[in-house]
Amino acid sequence: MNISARSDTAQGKRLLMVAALKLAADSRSVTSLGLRELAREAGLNPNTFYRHFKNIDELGLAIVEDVAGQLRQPLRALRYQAAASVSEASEVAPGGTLHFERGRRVNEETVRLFFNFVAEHPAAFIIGVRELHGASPALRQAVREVMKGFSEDMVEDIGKLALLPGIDHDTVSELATAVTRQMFQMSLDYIEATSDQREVIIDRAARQMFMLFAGAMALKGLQPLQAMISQPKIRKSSGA
Amino acid sequence: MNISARSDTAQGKRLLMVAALKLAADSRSVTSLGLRELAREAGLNPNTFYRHFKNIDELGLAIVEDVAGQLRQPLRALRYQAAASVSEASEVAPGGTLHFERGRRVNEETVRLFFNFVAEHPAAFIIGVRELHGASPALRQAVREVMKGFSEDMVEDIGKLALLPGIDHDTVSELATAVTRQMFQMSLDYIEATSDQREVIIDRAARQMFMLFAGAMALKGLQPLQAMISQPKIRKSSGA
DNA sequence: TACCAATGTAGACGCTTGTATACTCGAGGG
DNA sequence: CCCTCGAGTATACAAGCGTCTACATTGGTA
Repeated sequence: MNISARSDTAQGKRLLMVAALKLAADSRSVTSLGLRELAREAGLNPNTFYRHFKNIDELGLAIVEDVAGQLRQPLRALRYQAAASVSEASEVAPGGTLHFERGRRVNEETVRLFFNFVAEHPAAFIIGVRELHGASPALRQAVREVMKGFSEDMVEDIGKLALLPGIDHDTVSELATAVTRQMFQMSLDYIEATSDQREVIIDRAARQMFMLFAGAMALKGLQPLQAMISQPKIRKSSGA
Repeated sequence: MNISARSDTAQGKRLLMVAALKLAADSRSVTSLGLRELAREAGLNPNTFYRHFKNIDELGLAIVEDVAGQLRQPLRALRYQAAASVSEASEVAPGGTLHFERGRRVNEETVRLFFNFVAEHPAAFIIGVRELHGASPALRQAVREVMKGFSEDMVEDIGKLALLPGIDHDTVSELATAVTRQMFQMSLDYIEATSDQREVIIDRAARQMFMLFAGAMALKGLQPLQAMISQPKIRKSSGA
């Protein structure tokens, strides 16, 4: 993960942010980084820090904002990519496409793409999750805002892709918050897992998220649930 | 939260653990505490630290073990208390008790009792969640083990209280892991929330957990789900 | 009684840290 | 051409840190 190299950002500032990202990811938390430690890593004079930041917290905030800006759209794109790939597949596949099965597959595919994405940007997720529960209130708040943003994106995407038909907005919002939290948390497991374990994690995560969605449907009007139950092959009017 | 005052534990050791618990809870993470800082808070000579611990990580491990030992049984007791209170209530309440409704109420009551418990031991949960994602691998591992233990307790209790009938052991285990994680995470929200917000959090948490359980039932054999659907007043053989 | 191990204290060391003050350099505008 | 200003550097200092070695006190035990 790099820091976006905008031309209006002094290189010293950028170097410090990159150094912080690196050090924070593979050892300590951002808040506990030393100013001189940072400067050393960045190959700069300690005092250069003061040219750009008042303290470490401010550095942390800058990083969180920058990284969040870089992740936001790609994360949304994952969902549309997942939905598209499922649609294509089901055009070829035999039988009619049910909401149930489509939802399940979009969900699973999104989870898979998400973890792929995580593996490409580990530092961002490590720092995010760590600072979400970290020592600095300012950073905690910032990360919380970012995750809230991600969650709202998710609500919008769920609506546009009609993944939870018939579920009211508040419930979807609640689900999105829970899913975002859980997925971020699991992203750390994924990062430090071997590739064998990774498959298990993907599987678990997908099943878990789908349970949430299924539960929401089941507890809602219960009509959507009846629709869910009616599967392509087995079709009973009233079960045992 | 205090450290258990066992007679075989030197008082200096205990004082240091108490000091660490306090400092870690309301400011930084355990790992980033200074040895002298600790000694100052405990009113001891800095060198006393070396008499009992090799380094800060070792102190952290001792705290995690001690606190986990203190929390384990009480956390289990919450569930039995919740189940008991629901049973009593439903003996008085009119109409037959359905699995569905009983599960919902036991769940809600457990969540409520859990958060009460959290409010009584905030330091333990703050440190637990923080170190779960903290900088020290040793502490992360230790906290993970503790939570795994809590999760296994939960699986056993769910079995004994018959809260998820018909769900296979692996699925229950998976659910318990997810629920444990999510509840610990939310415990931090609860701790720093005002009492108005706390009600909302309890509500959300209970609904969220119940969605997971309901989802598990729905996705399982689907027969238990049918049983769930049949509610006391409305009863349809085949829905819309 | 004498010893020993456990516990706690005292003082000193070499290093690192954050921060303040003062200097250098290059680009852009009047 | 000079002046200014943003960006980076050099040097210095007091304070805090972890750790080392040596000493004091205690309770049990041979």
